[in-house]
Amino acid sequence: MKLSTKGRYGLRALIDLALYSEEEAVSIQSISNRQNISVSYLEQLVAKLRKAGLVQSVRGANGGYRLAKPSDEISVGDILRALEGNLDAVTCSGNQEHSTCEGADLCVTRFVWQRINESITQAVDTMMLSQLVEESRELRDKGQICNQKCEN
Amino acid sequence: MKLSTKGRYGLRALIDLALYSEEEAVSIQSISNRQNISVSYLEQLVAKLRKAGLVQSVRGANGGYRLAKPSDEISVGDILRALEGNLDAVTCSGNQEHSTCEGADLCVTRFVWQRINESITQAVDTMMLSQLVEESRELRDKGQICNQKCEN
DNA sequence: GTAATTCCGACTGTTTTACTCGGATTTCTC
DNA sequence: GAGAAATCCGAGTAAAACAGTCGGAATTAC
Repeated sequence: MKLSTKGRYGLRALIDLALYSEEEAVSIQSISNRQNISVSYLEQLVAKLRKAGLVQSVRGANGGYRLAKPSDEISVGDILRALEGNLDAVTCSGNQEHSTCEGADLCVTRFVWQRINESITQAVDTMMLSQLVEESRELRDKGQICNQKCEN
Repeated sequence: MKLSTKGRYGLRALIDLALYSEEEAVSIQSISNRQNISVSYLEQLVAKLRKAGLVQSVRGANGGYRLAKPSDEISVGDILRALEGNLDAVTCSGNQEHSTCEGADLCVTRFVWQRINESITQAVDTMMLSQLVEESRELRDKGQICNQKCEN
């Protein structure tokens, strides 16, 4: 029931990327320096974000990444799902037609998993990257940007 | 970000227990028969529920378990936390005083984890075992009790 | 005394996590 | 064209978590 480092680091990385990619593409190396995450691990994370269509890459020297669409069109849910896969706490196979869970709609616990899943979905899909970026910018301007010891 | 079988099986087991323990204590063997979960694994799960004060044991022959308190005083959150531990998707150490996350309240992502955690907490703590038992009873009386193929 | 039961800790195979590493490819700059 | 700075990609690996099983001790009804 825990979010892995993929989701935690990946969200930090993408906020960083959004924050610094206005003028030029942001390299993985520079994210690594600021966020204290290894270059090789970041490569993996950013690859997932790219495959999900959240960032675009610019290859070659002076290359890097930038957002593939405006930050107010990217939800935290989009980001976490790209990194972690399905966020459902329990993936009840009952949504498909002929699933293994034949009495799906009769399953009492199913009601429970659905409510949990819905509440998570609702939470992550209503938070937008733009909000986080804005908040980050405010803190940065006040000189209060989160230091490196924070690992979440 | 998934609930393990501990939480999934354990909730099913406790609903079953609540449903059948009105007259006499329910043995692990009988839960196993109805719910199709191995006796040895159930022992582990029920031990957790007992240590959390949700069920009481009756030792010896004809022994078994019953609820330690009324089913409307036991929330799904109580049950899942007993089985899975803390349900927070990210356990930000920042709640303690001198945590390793010094800039805790400045951490932008922290805001995200908090919202996710709160939404999960809200969902699980407002669902009561009594509701689930009632719903189960209705289905059972209609002869529609979930068959064994449902594994959630 | 015996059978039914809870209680308990140790053990084990499998899967997932959290990474690292080596090298191929692309592109800018000189 | 050479070299450096990047992305891109797949494979590998140690450690942890998961999903159980197993053997046996303790308790109690009959």
